[in-house]
Amino acid sequence: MPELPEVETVKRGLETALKGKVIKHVTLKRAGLRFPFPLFFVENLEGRTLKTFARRAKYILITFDNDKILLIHLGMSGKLLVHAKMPEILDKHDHVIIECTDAMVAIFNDARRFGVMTLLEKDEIHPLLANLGIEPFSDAFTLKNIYPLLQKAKVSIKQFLMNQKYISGIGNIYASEALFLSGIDPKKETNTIPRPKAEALLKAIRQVLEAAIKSGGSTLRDYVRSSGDVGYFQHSFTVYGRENQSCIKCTSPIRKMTQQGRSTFFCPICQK
DNA sequence: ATTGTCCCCTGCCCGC
DNA sequence: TGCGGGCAGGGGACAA
Repeated sequence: MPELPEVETVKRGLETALKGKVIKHVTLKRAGLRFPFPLFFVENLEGRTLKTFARRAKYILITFDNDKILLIHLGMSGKLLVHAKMPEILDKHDHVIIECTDAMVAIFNDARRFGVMTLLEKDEIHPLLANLGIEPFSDAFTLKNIYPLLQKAKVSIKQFLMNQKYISGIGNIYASEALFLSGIDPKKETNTIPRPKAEALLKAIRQVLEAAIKSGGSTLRDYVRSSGDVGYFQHSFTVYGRENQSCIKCTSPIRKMTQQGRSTFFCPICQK
């Protein structure tokens, strides 16, 4: 699923629904997701008040009244749905059930189990968070900071955008979209991108991510918001999933290629 | 220290 | 209809 806009949307939904609630009971339906759940995971969650909700890259961090932090990653197919009360029937991929004292229930569902749920201590630098790059909506997201990274990295710009250690939160969809918006060939080596193009790229990244958040993210198959509603930014895609359809700028056919095992969509005329 | 390949897992869609 | 292959919003673990 989920790139920055989807994770941000889920985070906001959880915050609205669960902030200040108290966890009454946690049920694990299996021993782990991508990693095993930590020791005493359930014991550490039960009785806690959910205080603050944050997002870093594609991770959601929920801090409790004892300062421990629940770290969540949705992987490819993870969903976190909030229900007013416990559903009658559970799905076979409902792995973690978090019941609050007011009967509200949050359920983590993840068919592919690439997701992560673990607990951090206050101020702990977890390995998963240790090497994350610049947040697209932070003050550090400037040409001054990012241009040197482009000059140093010896990879294609698509690969650069996908690598979370440079800029965090962009995945396969929004990488293609931002490169189209800024007119950059996804294969272009980062150190050959002129400053004005790099500047246009940064602007395009913020623009597309912001627009996607406003649309509640993009739903291709698995992704839903915590309310169960789908996102609708997929209707605004300019290139992603539009192979052989006509470019919105020049009408020539959009192409699809594979880079590092992932699909890239682009317009060979508009992106140089 | 980087960079490429493989792998984790399930579901869905396509072609035969 | 059934089955095999390929592909899917991610990213860690290796090998070179």
